[in-house]
Formats: sequence, C-alpha cells, structure tokens
Amino acid sequence: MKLDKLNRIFNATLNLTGKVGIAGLKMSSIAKEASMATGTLYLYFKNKKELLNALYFKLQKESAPALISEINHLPIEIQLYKMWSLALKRLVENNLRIIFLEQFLISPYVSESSKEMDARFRNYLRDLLDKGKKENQIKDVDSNILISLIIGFLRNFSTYIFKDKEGELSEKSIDESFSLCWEAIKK
Amino acid sequence: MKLDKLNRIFNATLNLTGKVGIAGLKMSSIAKEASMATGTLYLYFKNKKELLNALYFKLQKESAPALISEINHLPIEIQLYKMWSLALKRLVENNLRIIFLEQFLISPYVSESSKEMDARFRNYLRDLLDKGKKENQIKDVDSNILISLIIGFLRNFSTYIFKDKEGELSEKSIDESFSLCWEAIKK
DNA sequence: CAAAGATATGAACATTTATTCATAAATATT
DNA sequence: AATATTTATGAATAAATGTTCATATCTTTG
Repeated sequence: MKLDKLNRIFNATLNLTGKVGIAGLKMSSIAKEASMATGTLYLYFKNKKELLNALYFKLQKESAPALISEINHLPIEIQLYKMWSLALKRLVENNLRIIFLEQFLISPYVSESSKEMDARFRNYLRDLLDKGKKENQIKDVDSNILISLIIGFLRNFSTYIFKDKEGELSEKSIDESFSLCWEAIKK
Repeated sequence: MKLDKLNRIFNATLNLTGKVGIAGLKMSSIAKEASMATGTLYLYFKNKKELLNALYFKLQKESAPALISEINHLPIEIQLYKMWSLALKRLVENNLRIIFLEQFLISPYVSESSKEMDARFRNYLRDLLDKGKKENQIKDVDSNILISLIIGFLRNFSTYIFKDKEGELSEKSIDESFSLCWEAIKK
C-alpha cells in the first residue's frame, strides 16, 4: 500500500543519512535499504531533490512542539523539566533527524521554500526564560547565552546517548542532566 | 609558493562546505574558489578523499588541544577558562570548521585514522574533570554529562555568535558564558 | 639569456550515480 | 478467468563529477 512504501523510503533515507551523511546518499542505496528497485523511487518522487525536500517537510511537521500549550501554566522549573525530559527523549529516539535536518539545510538539495528554520523552540525558551527572570527565578544573564547552554547541552548529550549508549536513556540520566542545567541557569 | 596554495585550497574547501555542505563539494568548484585549475588540486592531493582528510587533520591540529601542554599545570578553573576562551574565539572566528568537522565525520570520505582524533578534545576534558573531582572542585556527576554541557554549550553559543552577531565576540560574552559554565559544573 | 626543471592548465577521458523506460508482476474490473 | 489498470523492476542511458595528461607557463641555474 502506498503509504507504507513512502514510509519505507523516508526511513531508509534517514537511516542512511546517519551512516553516510547527505554526501553519501545514493538513490540506489536508498532503494536497497528500503527493499525496492531504484526505479520505484521515481514513482513516488520526481527526483532526488524532491525526495529529500519531502522528507524535510515531513520531519518539520512532526517536530511541532505540541506540548507547549499544555504546560505553560505550570511553574518555570517544572515546565523546563518537562520540556527537557521530552526533548531529550525525542532527540535520542530521533537522533537521525537532527543529522538529516542539519545537513540538509546546507546541502545543494534545499529548495527555497525549505529555508525557513525552526526558530520556534528557541522562541518558546526565550519567553519562558524572560518570565523566569521577572519572577526572580532565573539568572539575570543575556537570554541568548542561556538558550545556547540549554540547546547546546541538550543536543550534545542526546547525540552522546545515541552514539555511545546505543540510545539507552535512563531516568537517572535525564534527572542528572536536567538538574545540572537547572542549577546553571537558576538564580 | 607552495604553502600559500595549500592554504588557498583549504580555505576554499571550508568556505564551500559552509555554503553547500560536503554533499555539494566539487573538485571543480574548490579549484574555482581557490582561483586555480582543477588539475592543480591533484598536484597537492592524490584525490578528493585525501584532500578532505588533510583538511580534517589540519583543523584538528589547530584546535584547542594544541594549547593543552602549555597550561596543564594551572588550577582547574583557570585551565578551563583559558580553554573556553580560546575555543570560543576559534569557533566563532571560523564557524565553518564546525560544519566541516561535523559533516566530514559521517561522510563517505573519512579515513579510519581520522575517526580516532575526534575523541581527543573529549578526552582532554575528561581528564581535567576527573582531576577536578579529586580536588573537590567539580561536581560529582558523570563526566559524560559534564562534557556534553561544556561542548554543547560551546558549540551552540559560537554558532549563535557567528550567525546572529556576525562574529562579534566581546570579552563580556566570553566571561559571562564561561562563568555560567563554571558555576554549572563546580562543586 | 638559453636550457632544464618545476609548476600550472583545462580539455579529454573515466567513473560514478541519477534517471528513464521497455518489460514484468500484481491488482482491480468486467 | 480474461482483460484492463496500476504498480514495480532493473538494465540501459544520460548527466554529473572525479581524474589524467599532453601542453603551456613560469622559475631556476649555468
């Protein structure tokens, strides 16, 4: 059935990007990884560029921070913890996505319409931190620095878990990393 | 003169990687960017793979660990500060390096020996942190978590400065970010 | 300043990889 | 169950890109 095959193509592409980067992606290996003939890819996508852009849009759509509206009445620390925990889980689970998204955006395959970046998460964090500063809970430090600490730490740690721990993310790791983060930014 | 041409090749490669990623790197465009004929590249490197690996080694050699031996007698906090300041300056100055290094390491062009060098900075940090823990200066938290905070923060912040501040890195930013980092990890 | 040596050029050639399409297999329709 | 329609295949072809090499241009040396 059609949807199934589309997903097989997308999964194959993601997996391969993790292994050989966008530089190493061949239509033939995508087909092989997805257990189908090379020609079949062209029934679903006009060409390689369209395939990659389609995957990009799919990933973007899925990464919408749906959680935000449900929790933004909670205290800052709790909000941050929930955000941290969820993001870390997602990132580890989907570390391949990060690799794909980062590489794709500076590859020769990006279409113009893809070029909008997700400043969304950053903006959510900024608002949260500003609120925290007003409530005297967060250090009075340039929000951009705080945001870099949070996002940078998050990404680097998730990549480490993904690579060196084979994706095994314990509650202890989540809590330990979060309290490190929280202590760094709290007043 | 020979060295000058080598540098032109390396610079061209870095610049192009920032624009089109490793996926978009063509020998012909490297040559064009470096204002020389395509064939000339092959006087300096046997092939594309060797060119990219040579650049990788050069970047590794130039990065923070070169400093290590000069400072490893100093107190932990000072060592960390010097490392932080240098790394941040270098990363901002040449954010392109990050892009190259990250993409290169999962491209089809990596040679086996390149893979080893990657762990070096991480190992230096690990030793430093272990020493700090013994001296009761650093939090007793899994070093991998601490390392992720440091490296992740560093990279993310440098990218932010590079992109949003057009590379303008003030002493104040360095100090502010470092003390945030230090406070996060110190006991 | 001529000849030898070193370095550089870029069009020609080789290789790799994207894309097409004649043919086959699967599925739906009567 | 025969026929039409849709979907899949992978070898053949086209396109893109890496690499070579005969020729040209600089540099050095006697």
